[in-house]
Amino acid sequence: MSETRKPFPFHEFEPAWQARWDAEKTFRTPGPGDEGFDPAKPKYYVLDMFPYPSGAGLHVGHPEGYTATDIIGRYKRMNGFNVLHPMGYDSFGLPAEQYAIKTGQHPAVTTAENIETFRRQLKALGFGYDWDREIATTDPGYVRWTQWIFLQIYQSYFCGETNRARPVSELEAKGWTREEIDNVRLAYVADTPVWWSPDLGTVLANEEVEEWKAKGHTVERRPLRQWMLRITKYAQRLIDELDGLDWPEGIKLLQKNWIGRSEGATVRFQISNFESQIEVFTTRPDTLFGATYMVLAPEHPLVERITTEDRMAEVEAYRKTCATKSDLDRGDLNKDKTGVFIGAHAVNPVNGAEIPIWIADYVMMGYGTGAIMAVPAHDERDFEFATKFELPIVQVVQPGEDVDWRGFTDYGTAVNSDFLDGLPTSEAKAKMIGWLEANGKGKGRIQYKLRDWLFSRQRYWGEPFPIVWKDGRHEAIPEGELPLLAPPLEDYKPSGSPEPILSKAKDWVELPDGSLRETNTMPQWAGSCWYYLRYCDPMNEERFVSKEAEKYWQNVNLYVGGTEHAVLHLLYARFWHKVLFDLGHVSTREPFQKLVNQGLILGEDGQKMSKSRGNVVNPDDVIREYGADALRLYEMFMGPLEQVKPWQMKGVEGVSRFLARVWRVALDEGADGSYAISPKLRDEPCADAELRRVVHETIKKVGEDIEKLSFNTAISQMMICTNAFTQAQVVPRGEFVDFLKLLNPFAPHLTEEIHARVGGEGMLSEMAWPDYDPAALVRNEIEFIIQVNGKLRERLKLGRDSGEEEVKAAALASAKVAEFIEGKTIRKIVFVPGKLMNLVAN
RNA sequence: GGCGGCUUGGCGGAAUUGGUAGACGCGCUCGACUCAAAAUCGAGUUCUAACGAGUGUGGGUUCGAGUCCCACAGCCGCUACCA
Repeated sequence: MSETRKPFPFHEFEPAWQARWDAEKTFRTPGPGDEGFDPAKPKYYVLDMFPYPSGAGLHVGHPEGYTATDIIGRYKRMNGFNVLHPMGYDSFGLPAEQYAIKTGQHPAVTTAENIETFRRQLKALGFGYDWDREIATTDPGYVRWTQWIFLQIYQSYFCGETNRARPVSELEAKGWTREEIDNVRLAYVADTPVWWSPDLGTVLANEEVEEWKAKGHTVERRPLRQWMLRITKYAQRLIDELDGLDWPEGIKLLQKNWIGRSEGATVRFQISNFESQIEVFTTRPDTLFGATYMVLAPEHPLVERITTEDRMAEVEAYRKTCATKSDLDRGDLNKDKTGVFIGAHAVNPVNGAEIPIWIADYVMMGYGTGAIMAVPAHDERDFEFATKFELPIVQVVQPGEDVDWRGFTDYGTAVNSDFLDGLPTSEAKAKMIGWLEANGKGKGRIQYKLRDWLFSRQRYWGEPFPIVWKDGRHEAIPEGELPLLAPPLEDYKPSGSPEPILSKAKDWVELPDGSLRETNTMPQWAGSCWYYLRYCDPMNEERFVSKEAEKYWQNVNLYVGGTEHAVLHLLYARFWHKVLFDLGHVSTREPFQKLVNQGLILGEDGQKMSKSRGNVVNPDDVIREYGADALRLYEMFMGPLEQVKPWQMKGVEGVSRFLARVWRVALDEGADGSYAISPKLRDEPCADAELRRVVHETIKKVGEDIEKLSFNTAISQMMICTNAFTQAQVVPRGEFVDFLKLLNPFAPHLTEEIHARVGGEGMLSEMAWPDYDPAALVRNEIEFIIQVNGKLRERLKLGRDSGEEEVKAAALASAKVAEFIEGKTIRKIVFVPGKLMNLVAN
């Protein structure tokens, strides 16, 4: 293959500029206490979701968000902001370890290699990061503070009265026992049914299960002793405090749905012939009179105790089937409802009716109380179940006219419900809750879907817990011992048993005083929960971030990343941030003020990029062929940042041609391949009013569009401007250099190179953003649109200040207009000054 | 099933408060340059021979609707028996 000739020598100047930015630390950002810090400057913190350094290197999705933030960062810098725009690596985690096992190398080695690759690729794109702030979550200096934050969480509890986290030392002072305190810590140990993956050798958080199953790993339910974080205490605040954030509504909604708040009541049903009661949660206490049976989750602890002798065999058999079923089978919607009667009965507290108790796998142990009252008349699932097993269906809600009450689940009017009869549903609910509370049969309750966060993993490549076990109790290690690093291990492969990998390192686990180290490790989310804080002060050895740096930089003004983190990373990070806020370690309630999700880039075939489809575009190839500026510009020109859009190699060629046109405005190629300054480029004021108008319109639009993150339209305006320069006889230097400044955030290498070649001094990226002259935008003649009955019939060039009478006279004088109003009477005239006139005639 | 997003030429996409639909780019056509081609520069390009029609479909509001309202359809994403 012959080397294609480059239309401009990007392959020479791009690496040269990158080297210069590196050497001169052009994008170094001084913070409080640093040399060169100017506290008078406004700050702007623009953040990318840092990459997980996979073995595959960057894909084209990374530069999409990264270019967008780079443009914003450079633009804000030119507008006088002190811009924090850092980059780092989310380098712990399961995928890194899987990759290491696959390649037979230690994860520390592969991670270092992968980071090296990512760094090289990021630098080849010319991003204006402050590389002095680069961090990796695996750095011991970073691990130390991740563990320190964990200890803050561990040493705290959630105070219901003040609705915030407080140190447990306050409880100690109040005389709480060790045991009582352990029961309220925000980080606690619990034996709980968890998602265990034998082939990954670890448990997974609820949120992660789907992802790994999709990758072909098996996941099963299993009770294990695990570390949990009490995120549920923050459920309400995690919902409420979304309000002040400038996030896409869709993402807020996703978080709210994930947290899943529902209002209702708990109701206690007495079990006939037993002391025990069954507590259920319902969002429809108004339908209590319609409860004709009860259902317990198959795993419900009461089942063993209350099942009657004659039903025992069948119940046991059913429970066994449920236990072996993966939740995939269980979640299969097309499946029939199944369940068995356990022989026991309960008493409906509101009418004394004896109703049968069943178990069925459509009731989940993990939500509410793991038991329901079934109201088949007004719940789809109960209706289906009752129909199948021929259980009674009693109407208690009356829908509007012509609607069948069977299976009617909306709000209506209470019927067959004694003291609720005639009340609309919302009032009936309130009245029933009042009745339950007055009679001690239940109370109003708010229930969340959100579970506590399963925080421990059994794998090697993660932060060890800074915890030791003494006499069967957990205890924090002294802060001075941080970071606590994992011991070097030859064999870190999963064994298939739930025993954590670190337990193999006996010397590390067993301490001289007989205590044992915790052998679980933290999940990958731990590092990404606070990296945006560490960037503010990455070298600090005294604190996770200095008070001054935190105060100056927080919170993040703009955070750009993919939607895949809508409920995981973004929820966890908010939770940690709130704990740190409550404890006085950070000054803002929320970490990310504005969030933008970049849209997925699809392959050329309109399908998701994947190796198996063979439609993956490698950014390295694009840079080699067209240059980094062309890649950056293309990704911004494809369409709106937030939209899903397909890749088109022809489109890259298009923007590459545009960049070549910009180059040729200023530089002529000689016969020998060298470049000389174009004679069209003159050091004189702009005499061409039209050219000047286009330039100033471009200054205005590009600035406004960057603020709106509408990069594709900014680029199209710069194309218009370039076409005007190309066609002009004389290109005034002042206007051209202003144009280069506008293009600089998008195509930093090319613009700096042109500027230097035409003798410009200094770097464009360190200059001020140009202002536009409003006077230059004014046109003297405007094309007025003349409509007849709303349809365009004529265009008339008239003075820009033409009034209604003037335009009307001109319109009536037009032959085209006359044709359409002939024989008609003008009933009305709509006039939009400077724009159009509509003649309404019939 | 639920929730969210999307639907504009051959393609990616533009269109302030409702006011010229199709900016800009790709592709294509023609011309200039060239022995020729590429590259480049210039002209054209929604459909239709034309009258006209036209922003997924059907209705509505309005002097005027891609934009607002109602109903429906299709595609994509997330979620899934949450009581």
